[in-house]
Amino acid sequence: MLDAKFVRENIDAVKKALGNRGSDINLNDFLVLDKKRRELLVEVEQLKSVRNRTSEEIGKLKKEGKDDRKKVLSMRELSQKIKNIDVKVGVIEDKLHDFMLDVPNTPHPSTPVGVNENDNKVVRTWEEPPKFEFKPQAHWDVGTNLDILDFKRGVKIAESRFTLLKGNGARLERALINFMLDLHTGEHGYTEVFPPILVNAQSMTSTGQLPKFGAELYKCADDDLYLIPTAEVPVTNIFRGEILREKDLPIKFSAYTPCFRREAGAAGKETRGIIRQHQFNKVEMVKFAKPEESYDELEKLTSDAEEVLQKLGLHYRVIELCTGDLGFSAAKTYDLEVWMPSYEGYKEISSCSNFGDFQARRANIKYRTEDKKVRFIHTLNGSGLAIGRTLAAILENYQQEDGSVIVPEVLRPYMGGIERIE
RNA sequence: GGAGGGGUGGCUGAGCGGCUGAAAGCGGCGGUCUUGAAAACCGUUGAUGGGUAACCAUCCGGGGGUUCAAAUCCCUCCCCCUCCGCCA
Repeated sequence: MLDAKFVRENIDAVKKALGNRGSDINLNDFLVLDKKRRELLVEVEQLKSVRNRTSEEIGKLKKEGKDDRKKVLSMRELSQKIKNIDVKVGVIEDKLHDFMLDVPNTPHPSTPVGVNENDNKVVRTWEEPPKFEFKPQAHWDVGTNLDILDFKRGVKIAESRFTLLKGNGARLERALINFMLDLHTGEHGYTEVFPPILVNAQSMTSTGQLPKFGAELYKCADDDLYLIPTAEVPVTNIFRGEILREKDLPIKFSAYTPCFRREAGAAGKETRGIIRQHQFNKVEMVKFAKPEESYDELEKLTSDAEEVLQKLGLHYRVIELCTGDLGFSAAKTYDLEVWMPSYEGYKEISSCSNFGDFQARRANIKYRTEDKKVRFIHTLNGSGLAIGRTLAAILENYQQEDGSVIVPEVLRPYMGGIERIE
């Protein structure tokens, strides 16, 4: 959520920033409501001031055993008037709040201006794609032939975009989760958390999934609970409504959770393989940082995610998203894209973002500075990494001509020492 | 799910119609003392909104009601605790 006061006072800059990300939101509606709200507030607060003073007088008179019938009667009228205006203010404030919940974040000035993903910028590339003496297969063929991915039965059990992992496939999934968590907690200083996977509407609103993107979420029929689309939701909400201490910052959490997405807008897209599933595992990193440090923290967060790919020996590149491709809540985002031999291209495997104070305003997360000022905190998060896509990348990049797959060295301790899946 | 008890500032906890945004203690901050620290003592210490400002308004789990006036009374929802039931 943007700061209403800031929007009011910097209307042209905000309009331009939102225009850069292709938003068609009309801020003039906001300005009109905002003005009306302040006018009514001034009026009603004056009336309340009168009411407070007069009530005090009535109280004093009562104590002296006197009573002023006339005063009480006129106060009854005044109170009714106050109530009426308060209702009007309430309606306007609800409208303003609903409106602001639908306004996306303004991009950070360093985010390159652009229309869509074609305008994204390649920041750096790590190593080279592997060379094959044969035609590499797609991961779904590699996995099916090894009998570690079972697409048919996944669909039978649930529906399309669900996959059954078997044997060393299931174990590789688990190995990746443990490897990533151990790396982030052991070497990058994150605290491991395991949050609820079902969350309430308030939590979804705080991080920006609701109200705008409800169609992407699985909702429980009989309870006001949603399956999380990412650990970002429960982990960011850990501190909802709290004031943190400056000396504790930055606070860094890493969490493994399953993630659930309806993929409502992705009909027919990437239906083969395990790239786009309704249920997938992910290890997530979440940070709470001081505003003046949050962009440095984003660089570190991104390199924490990169290190996972480096240790796994997977070729990748880092993309800086342009304004037009930025997510709803993000001010700046780096995507990590891993090399996928079967289609000789890159596939997004991690997204690392700084949300500035956008989520903190929605979630009311603040911190107290050393000089006792209370300010909104900055929130960040990034995948470290998406497990399913990492597994797909390993099957493709480490496949051998005989159909077997070499297990990357760092994973072997997690795989009972085996060097190859065959 | 049933019965009872309770939700007050960073924490513990008093208040149960007006003088209470809220006692007291702890914690935090500043100071005195000390070579320094601790202890002791003194002072100070909530948030949000509106206003150029003086200042004003709002907030005692959420929402609604009664009243000239609500942290205090009533209704309702949520949450926590204890006991019973059920259960991985």
